[in-house]
Amino acid sequence: MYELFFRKFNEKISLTEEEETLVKQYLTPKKLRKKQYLLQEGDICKSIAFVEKGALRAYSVDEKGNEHIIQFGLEGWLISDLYSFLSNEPATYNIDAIEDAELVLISKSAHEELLRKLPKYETFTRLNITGAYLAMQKRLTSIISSTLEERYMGFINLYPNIVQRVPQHMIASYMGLTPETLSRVRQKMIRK
Amino acid sequence: MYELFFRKFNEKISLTEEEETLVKQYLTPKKLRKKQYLLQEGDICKSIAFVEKGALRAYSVDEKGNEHIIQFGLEGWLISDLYSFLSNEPATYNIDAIEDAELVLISKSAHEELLRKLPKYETFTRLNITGAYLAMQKRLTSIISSTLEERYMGFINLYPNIVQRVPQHMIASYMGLTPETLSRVRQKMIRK
DNA sequence: CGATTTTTTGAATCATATCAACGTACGTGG
DNA sequence: CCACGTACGTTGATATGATTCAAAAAATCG
Repeated sequence: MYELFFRKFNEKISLTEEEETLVKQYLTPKKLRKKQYLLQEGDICKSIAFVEKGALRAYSVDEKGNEHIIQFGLEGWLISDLYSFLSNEPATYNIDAIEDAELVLISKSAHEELLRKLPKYETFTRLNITGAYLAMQKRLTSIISSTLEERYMGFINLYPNIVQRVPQHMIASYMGLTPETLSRVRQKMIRK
Repeated sequence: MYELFFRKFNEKISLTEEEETLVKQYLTPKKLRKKQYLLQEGDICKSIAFVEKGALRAYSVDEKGNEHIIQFGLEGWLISDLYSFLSNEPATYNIDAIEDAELVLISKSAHEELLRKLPKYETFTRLNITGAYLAMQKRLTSIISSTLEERYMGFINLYPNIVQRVPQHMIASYMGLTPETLSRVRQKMIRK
């Protein structure tokens, strides 16, 4: 249980047996079936989810009813509405499962106690958010300075497995495109 | 000296006198005249800069020679090429001064030692990067789901002073638009 | 197998970029 | 302190590329 979670944790800063045992007490497992929600817009995000298995997505819905995926969560990643989690404001994102998933939840109180009790948990958190920040910065840079083909190439390079696992229209949504446009971009690339 | 820096630091976690004195030993002041570089693409980013006064920008230049601003740095903000700083890889961004500026530099070794010696510095770092992450997520969300007018409105709401201080074409660049397009967006909004 | 979802294709439309020209403001050296 | 040169912002005409809407084809699921 929690194998991947602790693997990733130890990659960042290694824990002793006792520390692992301590951390374990603050974790809650959760399974989600495909299409089930972890969080709905308007609710308060009560926990950060680490993905042990499966795939989730975080997305917002605009007035026209279009979905905009702002983040995928695959094995080994964290997913949440961080702003809602930290501020206790209603979530602006929905999170649901794209595939059946197994999660490790860290509740707000668990998060806060771990930060207080275990300095290594703060380091873990800092490194996680730093990684997420750098990844998002790359994404933003590519949006404002690359062509669609380059962006799609960059995406499949960064997440080679994801293409097989998530429907194309969700990748389009993540890229801020219509499904039709992404389909045409792919045609053009295949022809080369 | 370093007033704003310690004001911001104390807002996040308050320091004792001794702790402030300790931190001060790791800081270096630096002044920059308008148009001077703090960092050039290809160099390794040796320090994180806190802006005490003035304004900077971080931007990349594409093959066509177009500049893409990925971040502004105003009073009270941090600016750097974080990826280069953390990895010691050559920077992909340029950073220069839009106005004469006064900076507080934290070198790589200072950063590492402070992380080791002073837990509150790690907390400071964690909270900074978290804030930067949330701000960037908002920016990304607005790019993939809002109209240009909404995005410009959002921008001037978030940074009301910036409009007077930085040239419009830089705001266009930050938004991923041509100067002409931003000019037209503004005309349309003024007419209402 | 039938039903639903996903992807593709086509044509028309809309938004933004591009290129070029012009007016204005700014600051810099004489 | 003025005049000139450079940078900045605006405007117009045209081109490009993405969206929209509609429909068909393909894939997936029960």
